[in-house]
Amino acid sequence: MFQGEYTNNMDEKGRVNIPASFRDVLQKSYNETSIIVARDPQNMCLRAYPQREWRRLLAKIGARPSNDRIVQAFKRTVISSAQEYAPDKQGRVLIPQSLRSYAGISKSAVFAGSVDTFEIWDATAWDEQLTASLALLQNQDLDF
Amino acid sequence: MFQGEYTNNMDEKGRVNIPASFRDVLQKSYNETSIIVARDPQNMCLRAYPQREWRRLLAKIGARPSNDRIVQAFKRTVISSAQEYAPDKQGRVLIPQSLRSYAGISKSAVFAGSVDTFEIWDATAWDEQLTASLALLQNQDLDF
DNA sequence: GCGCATAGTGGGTAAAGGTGGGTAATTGCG
DNA sequence: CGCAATTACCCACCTTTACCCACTATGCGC
Repeated sequence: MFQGEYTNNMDEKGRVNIPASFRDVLQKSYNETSIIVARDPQNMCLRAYPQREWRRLLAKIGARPSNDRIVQAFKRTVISSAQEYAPDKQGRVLIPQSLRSYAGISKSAVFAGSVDTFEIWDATAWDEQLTASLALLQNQDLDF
Repeated sequence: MFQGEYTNNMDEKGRVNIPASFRDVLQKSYNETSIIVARDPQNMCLRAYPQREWRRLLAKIGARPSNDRIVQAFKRTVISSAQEYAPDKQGRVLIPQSLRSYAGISKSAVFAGSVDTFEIWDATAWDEQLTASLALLQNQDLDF
């Protein structure tokens, strides 16, 4: 499973290195090499899926009535942006301009494991959302 | 079980020695050698879990609705930061920069046993929270 | 008090992970 | 159909991490 947090730099060509440990998980747990990258509709970040997980998501969508407004919106934002990327020999992928600007990634990118997918954030956006999340949890009664 | 308080120094490479007694507990009570280290969302410290305890935590999270805001925040802060570390031959682990800065650990680190997990604090932060905790207990009616 | 065992610290070296950049192939557009 | 811009692929470098060895400090038993 994808876990841990890594920071890698995007170069001038728009390439970023996928953390080696994530590539390992992809290889060993899924026996795949390429990933599907799409917008995350609820956060200003991108989400990367192994093919198997992506298919599971598609199946879930497919099970819903296709005239549902939420489903339509989801298709428009997420499905439309999704694309498969194969890392190059150095383990990097080229993130297209549209996705880059959606997530606001300029240079420093954070990869955050999220069990069966992982998120890609701009470093400063990540920090902000991290402090926000921490503040939310601060006064909570967590029983776990 | 993990108990007691130990202070060890982090070297320039970011490595700290896990107290031998904690490694013993890990070995004898859990039959494991590596630990999962993650942020503690409610304190400015890190928390180390034996795999078994970590799995228990994941199961608890998994049992909750995944669209719950608290659960999401928890995943972001804790799960994303979690990583497994195997101590080297000397019993040390390398704490990554992001976790180090979260806990504010510069040099001196305090390891505090907490039954089935243990906490890792910056020494001065530990002192502060210790006095705060003592002050809190001062006027309480403790029946234990 | 001395010596041994164990815990903790410092540092060198080889491998792996990550970064920068050049050139060939491809795409898209006039 | 040709040119410019983008993308794919490859090579080489640098930084970080993993692994190993040796040393120091501390505590315990004799």
